[in-house]
Formats: sequence, structure tokens, C-alpha cells
Amino acid sequence: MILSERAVPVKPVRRRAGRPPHALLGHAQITKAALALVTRHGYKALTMSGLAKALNVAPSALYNHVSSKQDVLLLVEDALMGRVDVSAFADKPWEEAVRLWARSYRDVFSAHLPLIPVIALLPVTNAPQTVKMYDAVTDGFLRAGWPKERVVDAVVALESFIYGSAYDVNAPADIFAPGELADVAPHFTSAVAHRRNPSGHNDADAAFNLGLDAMVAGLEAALAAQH
Amino acid sequence: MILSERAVPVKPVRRRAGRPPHALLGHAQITKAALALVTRHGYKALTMSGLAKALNVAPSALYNHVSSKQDVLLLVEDALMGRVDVSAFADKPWEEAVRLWARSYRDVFSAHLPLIPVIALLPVTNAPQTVKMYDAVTDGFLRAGWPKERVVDAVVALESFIYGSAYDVNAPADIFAPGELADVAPHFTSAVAHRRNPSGHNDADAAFNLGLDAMVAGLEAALAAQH
DNA sequence: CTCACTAAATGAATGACGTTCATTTAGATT
DNA sequence: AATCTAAATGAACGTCATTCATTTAGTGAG
Repeated sequence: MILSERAVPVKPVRRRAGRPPHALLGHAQITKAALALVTRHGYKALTMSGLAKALNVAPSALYNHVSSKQDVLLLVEDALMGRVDVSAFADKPWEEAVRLWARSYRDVFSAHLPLIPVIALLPVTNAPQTVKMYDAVTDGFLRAGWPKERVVDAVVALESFIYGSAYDVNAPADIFAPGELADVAPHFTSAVAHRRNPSGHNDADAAFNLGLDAMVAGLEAALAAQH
Repeated sequence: MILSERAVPVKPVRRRAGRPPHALLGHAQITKAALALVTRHGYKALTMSGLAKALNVAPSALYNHVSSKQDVLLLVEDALMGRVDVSAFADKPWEEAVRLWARSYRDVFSAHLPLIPVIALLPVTNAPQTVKMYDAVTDGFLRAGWPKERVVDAVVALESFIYGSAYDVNAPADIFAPGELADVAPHFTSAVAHRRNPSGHNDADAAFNLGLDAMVAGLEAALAAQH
């Protein structure tokens, strides 16, 4: 669970900083290789042996730098978090910035579903890119007038929607096909058959846009309501 | 992936319906045992061997009734879907019904996180309770005036939020502790420190209520806007 | 009543996988 | 040149899901 590559020297710096003698591995190398592996062959291929092979190293060597596979996932997660676009919070109005951030966030992690439990359940401690992302978002909310007591709740609410939407992107087209149960669920069957969205987006985008617009509008109203 | 216990006899019913000669197992037994196992010992304990042991049967026997562990998870998922309370759609106004349904839905699956990928990614085909749940919800939306073209998107948007919120319920209390990175993320650190919600709920409930109220209000407004 | 049929259960085996640990290696320090 | 130390090795373990040839036990046909 510990991600810091080395503890901060407490008193006098005896031993020189930097990587040890003949090290082949480090967090950077592991992260890069894991990311490449996942990008090329998917999460099924992200095994400790496969990762070790990609690094020309024995599987057990990884455990000198990482305490578990969860740690590897956390490294990858943090790296990806740096790809979430928070730039709109710098110069765009709050509503638009939230929309752009949320879409970028969803797009990044819809391609990395297995990381969602990692983001959602593991402390951000020592995940620098993740913390940086949250800071930019928080700053945007504060400057839009959100009280600091409520910012985190608003961000968490949006994030929850984003994670769920990331799953939805990966749902098969026939996920709502009722099969032999069509007759016991007439309303649902009909609604599925008639599903249509104004703009010609795919189903996942239609639901995402509808929900995002609704939540952003609702949050804006809630903010305005409390003066 | 096939969940039907036997194919529907196509032409003349030669063989009598019902369970074969000396069968010990069936979908019902497997589902019940799996549910009990999970309830008592968590998802870590839900292994094919453990399940078989609970049923006094060899692990391989399970594969006569289920084609993979995913199938077992789908059985459990469908059973749990029957616990989601949709009764409010029968007699309460839409806004209140959605709120009660959403909370019930979140509460059921926040105790069964490993099932979320199953619900979110697997077709509902042959999952009767799941289809029934969707039908009740769809009916409620239609009677509230939602056009059948948009009902599914609205439900999917709410579901996405619900799944994400189910994760949030299980997040550790210190998930946002920035650790050594506090100084590089001053806004975020401050917002986390000052996080407070009016009603004395826990953090997950505060974010859930904020997001749910926002989305429900936003959806209501969107519905009204399109005449 | 008996035989043949069939679905279900068995038990041994397989191949991934994450992880541990005693041992060795190789560069830096004294 | 001797020593110290972090990193790498390779063998081993235990846990899984899954497979397959074989056996078991009811059922219906004759």
C-alpha cells in the first residue's frame, strides 16, 4: 500500500539520494510498462508475470518496488488521472468547465474500468496527479462561489455519476434485450424499443448528456438557493 | 452465459418437464447457497469450491447447471434485484418515488460491490427480477409524463449515479487524506478539512442526497421544458 | 422385471495467478 | 581489497476457475 519510493530522510542525509546501485526498476518504469501493457493488450494481460516479462525481470523483482498488484493499479490510476482535462476551470464559466471536465474524466476511465474500484475505494495519499486534479477542480468550484463546506460533496456526487457512466460506455448494445421475458415487462420492452435521442449520439452519450445536464443544472440551482 | 435451466421444448413434449432423475442442484439451490455464503463471509469467500462445499457437492458438479462463475454472479445479482424497492412508483409522486427507489437501489448494491460490473455490463436477458424492476420503474416514468423515447436514458443516467454512489458508501473515511501532498493542493486540502453537511448524515449520504436532489430536479426541469 | 438411456455427480488433473523467501549479484562506501 | 546493502533471482506455495473421462442413479420402454 506504500507508494513512496523511499522514506524522507529524517535527520542528516548520509546516504546519497537517488536510485540504488544496480537498479533496473523504479516506479516510473513499472508505471510506464504497465500502461503500455494495458493499452496494447487490455487489463486481462496486466499480470505480475507479464509486467515482469515486459521489463525483462523476474516477477518477484517487482515486489522490491511495489507491495502488491493493487499498488501497480494505483500507479496506473494516478498516471491516468493526469490525463483528465481540468484546464477549463481556469478560464471557462463553472457550468461549462464542469461539463468539459466530467466528459474528459469519463472518457479516460471508460477505457480503464478495472481502475474504478481503485479510484473509488483507495486513499489519494501519495497519488500526486490525483491530488492535483482534485485541487484544480476544487479551486474552480470555490471561485464559482461554492462554500468550502460543500465542495467535496458536490465533486463526489459528480464523480459517482462519472464512474457509473464509464461503465455504461462499455455496456453491450443489447444489454436491455429482455429476451423471453418481453411479455412480463411490456412497459420496459416498449421503452427500450423506442429509445431515441435528439442528437444522433450513441446511447451511452445520450444518457450521459441527459444526466450531466440535469445534475449540473440541479447543483447550480442548489448553490443559488443557499444565497 | 446461458441462464435458462433447460431449453423450451420446441415441438412435442416428450420428456416430462421438471428436474432430472437424481438431481441435487438447480438454479434455486445455487442462488440461495451463494447468497448465504456472500452474506456470511463476503465475496472473497464466494469461490466455486466454497459454493460446492456449502451444497455438499463437488465443484465440478456446479458446471452442469452454470457455465461459469459469472453465471453464478448473475444469479445472485438477479436475486438481489428483487430486493430493490419499486413500490413507491405505484402510489407516490414521481420525484418522491425516484428518490425512494434510488436510495433502496444504492443500499442493496453498496453491500454487493462486486456485482456492479455484472449489472452494468451484462444483458438483462433471462434475469427476471431485473427485468421486473426495470418494468416497474419504466411504468412510473411513463405515468409521470416521460416520453417513451427518453425514459431509458433517464433511468440509465440515474443508475449510473447510483452505481457510483454505491462505491462511495464503501470508501474509507480517510480516502481524501492528501498525506504529504497537502502543500501542493491547498484548495483541496482545505475543502476536505472543512467538509460538512447540514444534516448530520455521514459523508456518503451527504454526497448522495446532494447529487440525487440535483439530478431529480434537473430531470424534472428537462421534462417540463420539452412541453 | 429388466435393460438401456440420460442427466448429474465425481475426482483427478491443468494452468493461471499473486505472493513469499532464501540466496545471489553488483555497485558504492570505507 | 573488504564490506555493506538494495535489488534481482528462481524455486516454491496456495488458491482459483475450469476440463474431462468415468461412475452413479433414477426413468421409461420392452
